[in-house]
Amino acid sequence: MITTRFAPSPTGYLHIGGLRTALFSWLWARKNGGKFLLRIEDTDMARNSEEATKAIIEAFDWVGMEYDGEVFYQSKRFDIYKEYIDRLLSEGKAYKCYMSKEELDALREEQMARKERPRYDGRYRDFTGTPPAGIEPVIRIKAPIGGMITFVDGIKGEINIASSEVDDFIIARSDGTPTYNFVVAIDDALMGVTEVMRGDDHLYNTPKQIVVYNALGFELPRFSHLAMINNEQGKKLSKRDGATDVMEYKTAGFLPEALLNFLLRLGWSHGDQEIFSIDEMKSLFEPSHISKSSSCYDLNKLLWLNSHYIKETPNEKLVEMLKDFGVDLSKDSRSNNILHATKERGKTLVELASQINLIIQQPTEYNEKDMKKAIKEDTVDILKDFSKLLAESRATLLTPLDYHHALESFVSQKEIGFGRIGQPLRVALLGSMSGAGLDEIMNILGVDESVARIDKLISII
RNA sequence: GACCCUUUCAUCUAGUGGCCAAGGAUGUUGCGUUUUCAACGCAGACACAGAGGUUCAAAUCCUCUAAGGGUCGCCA
Repeated sequence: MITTRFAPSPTGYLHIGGLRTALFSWLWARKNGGKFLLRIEDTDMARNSEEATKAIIEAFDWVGMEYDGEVFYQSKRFDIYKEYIDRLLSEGKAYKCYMSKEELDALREEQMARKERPRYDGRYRDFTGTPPAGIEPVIRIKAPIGGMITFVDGIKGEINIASSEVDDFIIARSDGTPTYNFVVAIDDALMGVTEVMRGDDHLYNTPKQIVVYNALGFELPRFSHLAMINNEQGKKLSKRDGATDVMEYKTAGFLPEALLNFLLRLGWSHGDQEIFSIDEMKSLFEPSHISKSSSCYDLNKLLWLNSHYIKETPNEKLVEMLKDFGVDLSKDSRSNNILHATKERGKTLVELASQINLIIQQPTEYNEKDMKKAIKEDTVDILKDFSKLLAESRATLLTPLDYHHALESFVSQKEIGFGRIGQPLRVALLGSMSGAGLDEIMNILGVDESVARIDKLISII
């Protein structure tokens, strides 16, 4: 049985990189019919926030990644950790360290000066004397002194780190609360996690956690470290790069499928395939095709995917989603026609909404350049004649094709080029010279509204 | 500074010694289609970081160099 987990710390919103890690873990569990757990790493009481936890769960809901069972909170599991700390203490595998923070800092500086990798020197490892007064000790675990700590990373292959690089790290703070590297190992082992997938930035935590696994006699899971996602300049993604919060994508009008598909292809591949439905992801995902190198965030590709998924989405669903973007077509009998005319011209729901608004709302302003280009001396006359024609043939104008014919016969009767009517008409209907097909637009608007818009333009020429 | 990781078009990537004078996708350029814009279709430009090996044969294996990234907390 495969069990994976996503274990964020609740210090802020869910980051796009975190979502990718979660996605990979989720897919791997689903592909194998295993379990995907969500565990909140909130051992540092000073830093947690409940809102952050909520935000993370909200983001999971939005993208549709469901976790198995209840959410685990490490802050509710302190009793368990305490037991293991006591056990290690009594077995002599951990010890109390009375070094003060000042002493620690001094040691680090010294080591840096000597160009060494700073680490605890083990001075209380075998201490038997009387402890200094007035100091609440921390508890440190005994890491191996010589040799190598080796593990096979699921993505990078064999990793060797000298034991001398791993110091006797703290497993419990002086206030008694346990620390990250200790509780992660315990929880992953206790929860039966078989595949630990996490960011590259955790690579150096792995040997530490292996120390814990070994001290407690737990079986090791497979560790897989995902390379980071960089910004478009190739630097680490930061808040300055704009949308790093998953929920910002919702507000920006992205579809969850598009975001997941984008993230999936960022660092993972299945031959030449670019488009993956959620079901395909679940059946095709395979960690051996995760790439070792870090990748850059590419907004263009996300936009392309998003427009693809907008086109794929059934109208009824789009109508629902558009409500969040200020457009309610649910009671509009023209909704299918409107979406047909606009669906292909929005890369995001925000853009789609504004395209729709262009049609359903009378123009309040007209693009100046287009006005100049479209309006000639005889434009008013042409528009007047055309609006007359519309009014007269009202009874026969029932489909876009009817409007199309009306336009055609108007042009041939008047012996003018199509642009003479087409361009100003477009400005009249939409306020600018780009947008959906004229016949489609007029069909949606109907004769009265079309005429009204033409009259409105005439009045300001 | 020490330790670890990475390196194919601008970007995401295919590629596991001969199928590669390197394939797909995004973006970009041109053309077509269209009443405009978009969408769509077709075509073009663009890459194996560098240097040495190993081999009949290297993008693929080895060594070094360079460039990026990560980690060095009583944070996670």
